Amino acid sequence: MTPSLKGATRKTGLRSKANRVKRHVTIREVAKAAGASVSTISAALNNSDYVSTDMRSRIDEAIKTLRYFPNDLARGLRLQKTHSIAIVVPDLSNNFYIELVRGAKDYSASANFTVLIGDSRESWEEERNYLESFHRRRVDGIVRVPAINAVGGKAKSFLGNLPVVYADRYPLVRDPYIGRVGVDNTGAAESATRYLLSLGHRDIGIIAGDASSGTSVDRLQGFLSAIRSAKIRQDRSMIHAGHNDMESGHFHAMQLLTRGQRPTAIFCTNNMMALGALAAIQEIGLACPDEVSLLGFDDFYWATLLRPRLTVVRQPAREIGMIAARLLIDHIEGRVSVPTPAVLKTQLIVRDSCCPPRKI
Amino acid sequence: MTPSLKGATRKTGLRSKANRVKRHVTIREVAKAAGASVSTISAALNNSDYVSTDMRSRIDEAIKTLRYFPNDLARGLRLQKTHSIAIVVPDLSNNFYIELVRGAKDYSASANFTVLIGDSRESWEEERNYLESFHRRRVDGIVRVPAINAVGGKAKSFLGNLPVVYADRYPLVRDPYIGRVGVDNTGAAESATRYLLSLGHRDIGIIAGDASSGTSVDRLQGFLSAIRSAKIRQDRSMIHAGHNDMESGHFHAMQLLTRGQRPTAIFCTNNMMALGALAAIQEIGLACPDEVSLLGFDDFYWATLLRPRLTVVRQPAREIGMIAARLLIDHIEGRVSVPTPAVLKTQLIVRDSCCPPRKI
DNA sequence: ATGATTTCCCGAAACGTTTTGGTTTTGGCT
DNA sequence: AGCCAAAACCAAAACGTTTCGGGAAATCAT
Repeated sequence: MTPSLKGATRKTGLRSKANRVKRHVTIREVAKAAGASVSTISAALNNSDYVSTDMRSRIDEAIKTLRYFPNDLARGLRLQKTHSIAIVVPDLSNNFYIELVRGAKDYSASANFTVLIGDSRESWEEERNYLESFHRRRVDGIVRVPAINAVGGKAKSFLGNLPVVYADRYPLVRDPYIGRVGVDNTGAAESATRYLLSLGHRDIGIIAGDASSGTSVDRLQGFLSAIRSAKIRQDRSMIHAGHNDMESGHFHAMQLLTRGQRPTAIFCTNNMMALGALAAIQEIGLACPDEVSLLGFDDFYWATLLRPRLTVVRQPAREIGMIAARLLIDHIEGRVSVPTPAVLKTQLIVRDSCCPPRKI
Repeated sequence: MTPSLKGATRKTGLRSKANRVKRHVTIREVAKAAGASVSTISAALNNSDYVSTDMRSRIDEAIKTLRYFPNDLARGLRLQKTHSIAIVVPDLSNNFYIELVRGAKDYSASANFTVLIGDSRESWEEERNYLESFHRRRVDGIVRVPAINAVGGKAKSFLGNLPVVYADRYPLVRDPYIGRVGVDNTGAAESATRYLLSLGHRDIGIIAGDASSGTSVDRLQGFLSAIRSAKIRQDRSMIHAGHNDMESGHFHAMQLLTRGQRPTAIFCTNNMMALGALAAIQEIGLACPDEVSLLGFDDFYWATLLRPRLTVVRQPAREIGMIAARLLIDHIEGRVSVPTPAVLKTQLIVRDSCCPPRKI
């Protein structure tokens, strides 16, 4: 017997007897049914090359009756690209990110890209899993909104050299990226607190995000700069760092509101913390806005259902997602664009949760 | 020259000159670096088979320094399974589905499965795209919450014979499925409206979902059966069919509340429609619950932030997701389970949005 | 020593596509 | 009829894994 048994029938273990799990129909069976070769089917599918009209109709026929669906694994393997991107966001229960994801998905769909969604729940652990999983799936790129406690500079090792564009948040210690899109956080925060100042507030508390997030520190900077230019003594105890979730919003609002000299207004740098703060205010039994004004960051569809209706600075979540996807896909397809961060406009939506402070 | 040039060097067009896009590192390069064969690397990766400890450490070394990440496309292709499932839900901005998805994802993770998320936005078109896309990606199974206007019996042709389990909703004209999990919708709706009856309400409006959804008709049936057994004349005009979104909740509540004889209570069979109804109530300027009580279906984390705090029947969203994933994965792995629909318990969460009707 | 095991490793086929570089067929011109 | 370009088709080589069936080397039992 020859040592290597070249070309003999060799079971590969997959098609063993009972194991036959009703396999998917392949392009080869379509070829057989249509009386054509595999390459012709492929040509027909990617409607390129010549394929005569009657051959094409025979092929379509076969595809229909056999219920053939291309195998994207094989396709991606051969093509060395999957025509898909991933987006990982820190909190899907935050409507801001839903809108962002939808924007990304809508743009991608229009460009014939598929998008995979990751929800890290503000955990670097989970985010890491998603990044690695998407990498192994060989998505063509990633739009990333890092978790609040994501370790800067660490993502690269999970991503190889996948192109990533940052949306909304960006890391301070930066992983390399090919694009970045968000708003002018500093400016938005500054003008928002100027609005509070213009109402007459002098004791303003802020609940900002974690200092490891560039976005958070930008917003805090904007706040501080407005305070400074109003020549107000800057009280360190008015500055709290939360974790962008309801709990920490609640916790820090409690801290702020149960001290001797409580602020007449609170500025929360994201919507979740604003909700937590609102809960705290309601719990304590303070009247909002009469006894304490509340200003949030990020709008959401049910903000007007709250009493008081929340005043917020609105970011164009959907657009951020769309532009992030566009940047990424442009890069993937070789259309190089200018690598300057895209910065979109914010808008202060004045509703009922802020009013002049009560005279004492 | 021989006609077919057997075995000659033939460029495949992917590794042409400038086209070399920094390819991913493969198992073969790891093999070279570790001085081993490809099959040994594979054995080490799937830590099966024999591989000596020093060989293993050489391999680990190589993997680390080369930053090797397995290619799941190739893996899935060879293995004929991807160890991943998909979940497609109708509305990610509805927190109920976020919880459901998270439940599914958490269970799957514990079983070493990956989950892909689809958000059909209540559109059969979109859902169809997702189903097909997931099918082409060769996920091992799907948990499906059909869009409200999904055409029953049509999904099969997009899914081949992928196992699907239905969660929350299920189709009336049924596509085949291997499992189903939800709550006792009829019973839950019945006891919820009995609660309204017990408060003294006699004129109760209901905003139910579309009649093409089994879940919706079940809830409506529960409502009707409670009404009947209270010997109340059943007023057809009190029964509205919405689309499970805020707009239709708003619209139908408007209809109900601006007629001559308006209901003293409204029961909405999902949370989005309840929100829409609340918006309508606020818009009209009616006092809730004093002038009109509001009862919702599905709890959500900010229901207590509303004024009045919403009374709802709560479904265990997370558990539904977990069990759906479990059913599916059990099936995939060949652990056959009883095919009886899993039905979980609901709970009436009494808060402030329902009170006895005002005496006239 | 000699077999018989066990341990460790390897070659090659297969998974389902796309693409390259052909070959064959068709039809239009002389 | 003969020729030639264009049109239509095809075989086979990848893409990166896993697994099967061996083998060589080491260890053990006789």
